[in-house]
Amino acid sequence: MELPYYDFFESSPETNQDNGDEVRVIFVAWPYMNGKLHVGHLAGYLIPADVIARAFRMRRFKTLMVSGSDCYGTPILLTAFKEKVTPWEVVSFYHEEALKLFRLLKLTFDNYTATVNKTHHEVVKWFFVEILRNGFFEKGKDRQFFSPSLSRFVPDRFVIGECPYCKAKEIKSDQCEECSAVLLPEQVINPVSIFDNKPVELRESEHYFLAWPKLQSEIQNYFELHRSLWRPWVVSETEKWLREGLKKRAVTRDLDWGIEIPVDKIDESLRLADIHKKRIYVWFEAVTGYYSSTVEYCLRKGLEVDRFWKNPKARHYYFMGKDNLPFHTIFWPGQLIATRKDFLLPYFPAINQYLLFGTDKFSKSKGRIVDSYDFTNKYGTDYVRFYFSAFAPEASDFSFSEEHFKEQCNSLLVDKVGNFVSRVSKLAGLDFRPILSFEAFLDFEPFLKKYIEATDKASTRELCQAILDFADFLNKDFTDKRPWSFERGSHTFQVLMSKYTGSIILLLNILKPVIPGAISRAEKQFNLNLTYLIDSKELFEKELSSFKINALANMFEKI
RNA sequence: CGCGGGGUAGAGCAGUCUGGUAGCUCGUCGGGCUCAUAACCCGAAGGUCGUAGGUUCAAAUCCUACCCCCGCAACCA
Repeated sequence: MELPYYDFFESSPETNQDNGDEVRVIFVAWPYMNGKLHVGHLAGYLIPADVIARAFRMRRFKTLMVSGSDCYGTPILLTAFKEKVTPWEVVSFYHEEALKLFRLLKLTFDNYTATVNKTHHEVVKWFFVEILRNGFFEKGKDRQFFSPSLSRFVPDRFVIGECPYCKAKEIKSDQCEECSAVLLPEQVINPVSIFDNKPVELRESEHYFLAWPKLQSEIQNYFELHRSLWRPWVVSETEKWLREGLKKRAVTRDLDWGIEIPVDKIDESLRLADIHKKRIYVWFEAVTGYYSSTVEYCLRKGLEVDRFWKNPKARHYYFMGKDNLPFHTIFWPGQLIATRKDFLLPYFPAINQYLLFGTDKFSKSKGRIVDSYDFTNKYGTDYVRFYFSAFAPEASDFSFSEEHFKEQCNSLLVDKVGNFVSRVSKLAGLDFRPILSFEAFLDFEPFLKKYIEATDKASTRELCQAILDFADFLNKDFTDKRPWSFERGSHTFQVLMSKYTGSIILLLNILKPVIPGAISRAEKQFNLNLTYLIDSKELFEKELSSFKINALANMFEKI
C-alpha cells in the first residue's frame, strides 16, 4: 500500500522553471504523523521553506523542494493504541490532513511523499547496506523490556511501574512524574506493559550500532568548512555535540512498525540474532527521505538524481525546528559521508527556534494548540504566510498570539504595503501610462541587495524586513514629493507618477514569494507578468512598458 | 555543577560577533497632509538594556559571579 504523493506543479498553472545549471534544493523536515500540524510547524519550517524556494525560482535557479510524512516509530504506535486503530490508519489520516493543509497554504513541493512508500523503503535499505559494508556498523547488546504474554519486545514508553523512591504508581519507566527522579529501567518496581497490563521483564537484545566515533573527524571537517555561514546559535549547539564526542548509537530496534532490515543483502556472519523481528530505527531512516524523495521525483520525471546530489553547483538548504538540529548538522551529514558516494552535504541548515503560545510551549495535551488548517482558513493564506515569514523564530523563541497576528498584518501588510499601492494607483487613474524612467529602479537597488542576501541566508525575517523597509521608503518619498499637488496632465505629474508606478512593480515583485495569491491578483490588475526577480534595468523596462491599471481595487482587506 | 537559548519602553522584538548619542512594529499624546483602506508623513512622552562586580577614556555590547524564564536531555516543529 502506498500513500499518495503531492506535486504542486501538476495541478497548478505556475511553472516550475528549469533555466540553467545553478541548482538549489530545499529539503523540508518530514512532519511526524501522529497529530495535526499546528501553527508552530508553519512558522518553524513549512512557510519559510516555501518562501525561500519561491524566491530562488524567481532568481532563475533550478529549484527542487521535497519532503514527506514521517510515519514510523514508537509515538505513532502509541497513538494507534490509544485510539484503538491501526498505525496505518493513523498515518494515512494525518497524511491526508497534511496534504490538505499544503494545498491551502500554496506550498510548492515538487514532491511530498511518505516513509511508508516503496521508493523510500528501497533507498533506506540501500543506505543501510552501503554503510554496513563500509564497516561503520558494530553489533552490540541492548536491554529492553520483553513481554512474555505478548511474546515481543515492548518499547520503554509502553511500560509503567512503581517508583522505587516515592512509591508512586503507574509511572513511566524513564522518569518518575511525581518526584522527578531519573530512573534506569531495572529500578522500576513491578513493570507492566500498557497493552495488556501484564508483567514485562528486561531481556538482552542484539542490535547494530552506528560507530559515530569513526566518523567524528570527517564530520568535524565538514562542520569547520561550513560553519561561517550558519546562524550563530546553530554553530554553538553543533560545537557542543562535537566537543562532547559522538557516541555510538543503535540503528535497529525491536519493533514491528518500521522498515525491515534487508537481510538477504547482509552476509550471514554479520546478521543479528532474531534479525527478522527487528526494524531500522526512525532517526536513521527518516532523514534518508531527503534522498528518497528526490529519487521518487526523478523517477516520475525521468531526471538524473545526480543532477541534484552530485552537482558541484547545487546548494542544499534544510529547513527544520530546533529539536532536529543534531540530526541535520551531525548525523545526516555523517550518514552521507559513510556511504562513500560523494553525495553533496548540507550547505545551510535553516533551523528555527520555537513559536510559543504566549509564554508556553504549544502542547496538545495541555490544550494549547492552534490548528494550522483552521487558522489559515479563518484569516487567509497570504496573511498567514506573511506573518510567519516576517516573524519566524530564527534567533530565539517567539511568542505568538492571535492579537499580535492581526495587529501586524493590518499595520504592515494592509496599511503600509496595500495602502501605498492604493494611493498611487488611485491618484494615477485608469488611463495612466508611465513614461520610461529608471529612478524607481535606482531607489530600489539597495533594498534589492538586502533582499538577495536574505534569500541566500534563508532568512524570511530579513527578506520581509527588506520589503517593508522599501515600502516605508516609498510612503515617505511619496508624501515628500506631493504628486497630488501637481496638475494631472503636467509633465511633473507624469514624471513623478511614472516613478511610483514603477515602484509598485518592484514592490509586488519582491512580495511574490511571500504572498503569491495576492500578487497574482495584482498582476492582473496592473497587467504584469512577474515571473522573475527584476534585478536589471532591462527586466524593469519590460514590465514598466506593459503596466496598465485595469481596475482600482484594494489589494488587501483588514482583518 | 548536564547542555543550549533568552531577560532591552505598556506589549512583541532587533541591536551584542566588529564597545562610541539605545532602535523597530503596535499602543499613548501632539502636529501635518488630504493622493489613499480613519490610511500616510513629522514630532513627543516612556527604558538606570535581569542583578552585582571587573576591564576601558567609553559597556546593552567584552570578562567574572549570581538570579529568573524557556527549550533540550536522543523523535511532540
